[in-house]
Amino acid sequence: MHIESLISYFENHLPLTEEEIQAVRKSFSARKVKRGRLILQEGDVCRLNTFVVEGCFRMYMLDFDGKEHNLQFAIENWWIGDIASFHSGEPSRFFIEAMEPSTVLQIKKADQLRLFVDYPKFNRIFRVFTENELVSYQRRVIQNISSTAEERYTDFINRYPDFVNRISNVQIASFLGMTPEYLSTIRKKLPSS
Amino acid sequence: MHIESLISYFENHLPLTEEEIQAVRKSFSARKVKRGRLILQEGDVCRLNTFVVEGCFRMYMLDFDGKEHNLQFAIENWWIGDIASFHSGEPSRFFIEAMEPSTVLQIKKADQLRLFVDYPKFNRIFRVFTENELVSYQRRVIQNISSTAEERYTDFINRYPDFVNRISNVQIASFLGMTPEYLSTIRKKLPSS
DNA sequence: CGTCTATTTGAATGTACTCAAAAGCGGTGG
DNA sequence: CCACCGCTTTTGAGTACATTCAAATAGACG
Repeated sequence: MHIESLISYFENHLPLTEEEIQAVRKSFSARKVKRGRLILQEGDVCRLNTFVVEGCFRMYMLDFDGKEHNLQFAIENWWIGDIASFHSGEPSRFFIEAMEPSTVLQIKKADQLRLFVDYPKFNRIFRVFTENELVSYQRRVIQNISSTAEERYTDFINRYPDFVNRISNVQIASFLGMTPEYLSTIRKKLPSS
Repeated sequence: MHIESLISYFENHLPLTEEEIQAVRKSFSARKVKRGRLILQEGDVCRLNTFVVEGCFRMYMLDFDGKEHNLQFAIENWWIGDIASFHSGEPSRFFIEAMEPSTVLQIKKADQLRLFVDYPKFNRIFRVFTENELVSYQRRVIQNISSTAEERYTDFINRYPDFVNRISNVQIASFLGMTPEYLSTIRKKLPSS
């Protein structure tokens, strides 16, 4: 079952008791998502925290000109969701779209809070996740303010080689904050074409 | 005493018991920092989490060309530290400098972990802090990939009006990922000069 | 008043974007 | 098997945004 991949994911961080495992089983529910479908839309409240069992997602926003900007990708064993909306209960500014046929496990805010209260270990596990995610956003800000488009792209393909063969260059360019046309000229220049 | 400002800061988020307040008193120590002094240097492990009671700090990194890039500012009631280094124990890539004569409260990693174990409430409080910080970095990434320099600056002065009169434009430009010269031309154009 | 630093100005340059069009690349159906 | 469709990637010319470097100006402080 899909839930097993989440349990082993948790146990890579901290071993769980049988009771905690049962609590995880009860708290998450599995769901399939077709390619192209949205699991979150701008204006909706993000009521679910999502763990990707299989497939690939992107979280993006629209700017005033209607252009999309990818804030995050998520593949197997990644979490995705609008944390701001999830915790505040306010409408999200983001869309989350499946870029491949996908399977996810989702938990409601109330169930996640219950998990934290009943089993403090999860409080700690999720705190560490959030810290790690924070660090990766910090690195991205640093990159954006200190690197050229070419440096950002070469760093991306080194850091996320798994993404490169699954995600179109249009989406990668949007993630890196450049136009697809310019990404194309960068790729032409690079040796490892 | 300075610790009172930290206690009331915590209590703005969640009320504390007398026991928890005592634990906070024992866990943090106060320290004055002169203007221009570093409380963290590249290569050192960040062993302390820092709460700013009074004053102003910046956290920055040096790039290959020796240029500084500000990742974060912190004034009264903000936290500052290199989370990656603090949790991993690996050397930091950052410098943290006092831009004003400052007073801080600092806690060692071991004491913070003890606080989390002994009083789970802090686990939750710090998880929420980290989530909020994550959200603000997300917003910054979105801005960097979708906005012009002018938009980033006008958003900055609206979002952080307190910073504008305390922090030089050189430092603000570095935070926003543009040159001070270009920031100057932006400022000239803007109405509210 | 002189010194030190921060800010502004301007010219030349470079990085990245826009827009339009062409080329490549599966997949589908005739 | 080929032709056509939709989509992604590439190419190119012109332009805009932002940087570099050098120098002038303005402010703060002793």
